Amino acid sequence: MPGTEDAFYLTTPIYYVNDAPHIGHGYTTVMGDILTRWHRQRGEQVWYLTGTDEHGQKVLRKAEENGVKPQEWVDRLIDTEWKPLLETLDIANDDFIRTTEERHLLGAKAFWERMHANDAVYKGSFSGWYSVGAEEFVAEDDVLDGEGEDTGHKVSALDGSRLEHVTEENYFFRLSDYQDRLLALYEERPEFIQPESSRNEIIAFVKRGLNDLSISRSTFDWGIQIPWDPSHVMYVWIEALLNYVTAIGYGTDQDRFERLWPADVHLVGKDIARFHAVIWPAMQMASGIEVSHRVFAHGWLLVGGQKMSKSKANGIRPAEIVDVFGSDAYRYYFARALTFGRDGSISWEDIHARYTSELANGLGNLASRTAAMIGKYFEGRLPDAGEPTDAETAVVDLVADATARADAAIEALAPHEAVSAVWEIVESLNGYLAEQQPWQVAKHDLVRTGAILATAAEGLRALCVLLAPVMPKATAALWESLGADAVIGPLSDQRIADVPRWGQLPAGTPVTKGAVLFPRIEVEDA
RNA sequence: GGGGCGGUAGCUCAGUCGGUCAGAGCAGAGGACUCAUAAUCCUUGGGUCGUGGGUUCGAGCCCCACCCGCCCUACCA
Repeated sequence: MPGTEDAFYLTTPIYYVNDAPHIGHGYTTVMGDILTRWHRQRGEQVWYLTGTDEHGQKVLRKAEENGVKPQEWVDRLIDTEWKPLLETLDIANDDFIRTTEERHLLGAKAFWERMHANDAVYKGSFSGWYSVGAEEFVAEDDVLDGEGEDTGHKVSALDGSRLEHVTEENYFFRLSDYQDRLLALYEERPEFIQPESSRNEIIAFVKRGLNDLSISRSTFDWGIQIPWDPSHVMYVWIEALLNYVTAIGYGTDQDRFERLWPADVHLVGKDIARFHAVIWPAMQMASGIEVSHRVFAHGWLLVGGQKMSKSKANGIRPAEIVDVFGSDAYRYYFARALTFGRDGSISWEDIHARYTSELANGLGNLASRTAAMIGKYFEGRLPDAGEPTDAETAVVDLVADATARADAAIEALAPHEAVSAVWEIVESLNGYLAEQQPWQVAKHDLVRTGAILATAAEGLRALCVLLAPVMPKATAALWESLGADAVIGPLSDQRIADVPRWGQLPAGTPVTKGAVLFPRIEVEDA
């Protein structure tokens, strides 16, 4: 396992500040958070990076429209849109990189110097159809023959504006040189780009041949200057990808960089898989650093249901969901209801249905009934577990097995499978209680009643640890109600590997009922 | 045009190497129970596995063709 000795380093894409945060951003960020929290719970060193991409012509233009300097504009968006998103979703990122930060500027320049020194960059000319109105180049596919008063000219299919054929001097990246090395990379390390569907597309794309990439712009200046030619700024994509190295010290803190690099996982949406699985590794090769381990492309969120179907997925703000169901339910839902790496349907109705049946009636009620009985029959003191019968052994075995399967699923970047495995514990504990009927046994055998409830409490202890990465708030509350902190320490110190070890909560531990974990939610129109 | 991924019970989806693979959850129906958030537990699904062929002793699972949906086919991010 090359490079993972030091720290598990996972990144999200850096989000383009101009966008409004939507559930797609939320999805990526939450999944990254779940994966990294799980790795921390394993006791590993972890580095979880997210951030924002703030340069480019579009940002500049938007700032001008709003009558402010671009820096002022992006600062405002960070404060009002992007930082709050992390709060809303309860994200425990270790760092947040902004491409307007000094460390990124310095690191990006250093990286370019390196590519230049290695002769991966050259000056050439780029020509294409330029829309003066939109101030940008229009792709060949969007160039149409003009009609009416535009007859004889080319026009943009995007906005109908007249186009001029423009040639400009740009710096180019020798992407074409890397075709063979990239194909070799995909071949030798099949896990480099996942899932399989993305890998297939990427390979097909590269096999068709790669062209050199125009990577600088000289028509505007909101960007990072090319170190040896300040009349050009870096093309935003080429600059943005560098955040993955500049954030951990490339060009500014070499020791730190070497500790964290290479990245273990770049989480991306499948729309930008190509940048991460083709251009980015080629750039890494060009600069001489080790290539990242994995790029994982997740799928699209297909929005169904009544309310949401009226707007597109990217019109839904995470806060709309969190305000009603809470951040834990949001995180749980996206992790559980979708197969990571594939497109999947979501709907308001489905969120509500799963919230009710799985969180409120499943986990929430399990915690509630267990604590209530310990309160009722044992005055809130955890009873003695006694000698296990077959029923208890079955529970213990399932916990061990589910833990192992969940851990393997996380390793395979299949968090949905991990949650599913853990949920078997919730279901089996509710079944265990129904079969053992501690409320009946209590009428004649309090020792046995205690053993049953102690087993349920241990099961909840296990669930707290396993679900902490997914639902940090609810598990913290449950941990509190189990009185676990005082006897076995903070939830964050519990290790996945120790989950199956039974009997950690000693008899006598005060167990309190606590607030309802997932109150039922009535939804009128929604 | 080329390529990718899908099309499995009302809904959302599992189905690893072809042989209990025709499944799970939810919804619906019936029953049990009462500790609990009127929660829980048990029972209950007969769907031509998109269509038509083919390979095989045997195919959602392999091959071919076709139909439908989404996506990729580079330089706005």
